[in-house]
Amino acid sequence: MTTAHPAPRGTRPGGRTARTREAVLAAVFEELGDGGYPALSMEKIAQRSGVHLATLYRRWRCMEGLVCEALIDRSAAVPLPDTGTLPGDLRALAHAIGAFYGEPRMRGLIEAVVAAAARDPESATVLRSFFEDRLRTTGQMVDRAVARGELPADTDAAEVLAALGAPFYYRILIARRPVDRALAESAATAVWAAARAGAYTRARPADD
Amino acid sequence: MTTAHPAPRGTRPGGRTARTREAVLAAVFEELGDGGYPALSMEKIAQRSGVHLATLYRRWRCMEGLVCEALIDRSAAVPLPDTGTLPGDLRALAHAIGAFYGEPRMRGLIEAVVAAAARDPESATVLRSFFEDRLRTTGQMVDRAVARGELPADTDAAEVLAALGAPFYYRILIARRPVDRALAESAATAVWAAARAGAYTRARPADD
DNA sequence: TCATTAACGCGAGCTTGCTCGCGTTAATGT
DNA sequence: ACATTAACGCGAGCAAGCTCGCGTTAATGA
Repeated sequence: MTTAHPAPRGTRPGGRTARTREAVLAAVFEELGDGGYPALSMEKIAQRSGVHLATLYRRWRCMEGLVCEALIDRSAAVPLPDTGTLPGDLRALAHAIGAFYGEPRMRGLIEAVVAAAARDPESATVLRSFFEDRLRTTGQMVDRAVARGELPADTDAAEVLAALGAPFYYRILIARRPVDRALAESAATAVWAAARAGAYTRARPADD
Repeated sequence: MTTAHPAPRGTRPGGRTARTREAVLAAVFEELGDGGYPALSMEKIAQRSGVHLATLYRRWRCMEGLVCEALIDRSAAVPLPDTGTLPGDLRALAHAIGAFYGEPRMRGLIEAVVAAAARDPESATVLRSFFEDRLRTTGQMVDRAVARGELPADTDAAEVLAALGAPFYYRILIARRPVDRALAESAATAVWAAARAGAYTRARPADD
């Protein structure tokens, strides 16, 4: 979804451009390793990557744009499970997410990205559509479960997966404590129970 | 928990100090009204409050410290429900949180605070202990429910309330869509179902 | 292979964010 | 009431963040 653009007229995505892109995104990630987001700066990214400061600002406009692209780049790693049952799929995905954010650098990156979205509206819309897209993609496993009769027919797939992810972001951004395997386990069982109880159906009973 | 300090020796919390504090915190909140967090700056806060820029930096060190105090100040408004049953309490609290963050200025404030924690370690520890404290306080309603036999005996009260809050922060910070009453309803029913299923017990069955 | 022109390197310089020292105001103890 | 000294107002000035113009390098199409 991120790559494979039709290469707009009058642009040069190959060769040098791609190399500097890789160098810069890698530098962002490494830089998050020592010092985390508080220590991150365009200056340091420029130094580590060997790409000039002015180039960073020209291509990414600001640090916000840069960290957003870095997150989208890395997120391609998390796969979509298909174990045959929804609780199995939820559990597998939860542990994949847990492993993903267990990495300190990824934790730093998601912090950076949320801070970026808060400060820069353009980054906010980029991330909004990115997460929407991911919910749509991973939502397939819920749709399969509904087809198998594991869940109510009017279950909102996106809501289920938002509920699966929510505890991780709460842990990282609000509670600010480590992401461990127990969290993944808890998230998976909680969502499974809640979904079966109809907490994520589109038409819920009472309104007040 | 925030007020009622024993007034440390050689300090003057009364009169002028208190007035400027009120003026500044109010200015932060109002400033978040037009423009939100992206438009927030120490300069503007100084102008609106009539307090000099240097004073802001002296008392709060940086904008991070300022928004943290603003959040803590405002959060005193959310009460602890006691309806007699846990699902009732969860529902009441969920809707209170929903109303709280439905306000655009509060939404801007929580964004500001998370961004502050990401960038400034000192603010991060302040917020960490603040949210810990809130989980302990609101956890009482879960403890009561356990005493009534509504939930498993080894249920972790803090985990239950973290799970109740998580969807709101996900909605605000990640999905970036409006906080509505449906979200509160969904969160309450989901947590109730999950807690009954034992998703938040301290000793969970399988580990892998 | 060669012309065209994105994309980049470089450094001067502007802007914004923040600090510091000094004089003034007003809260607090006696 | 009066002396003491937090807390604040003020403006100069430093530093970090960011921009801009120009010359250079290398990707792309013919």
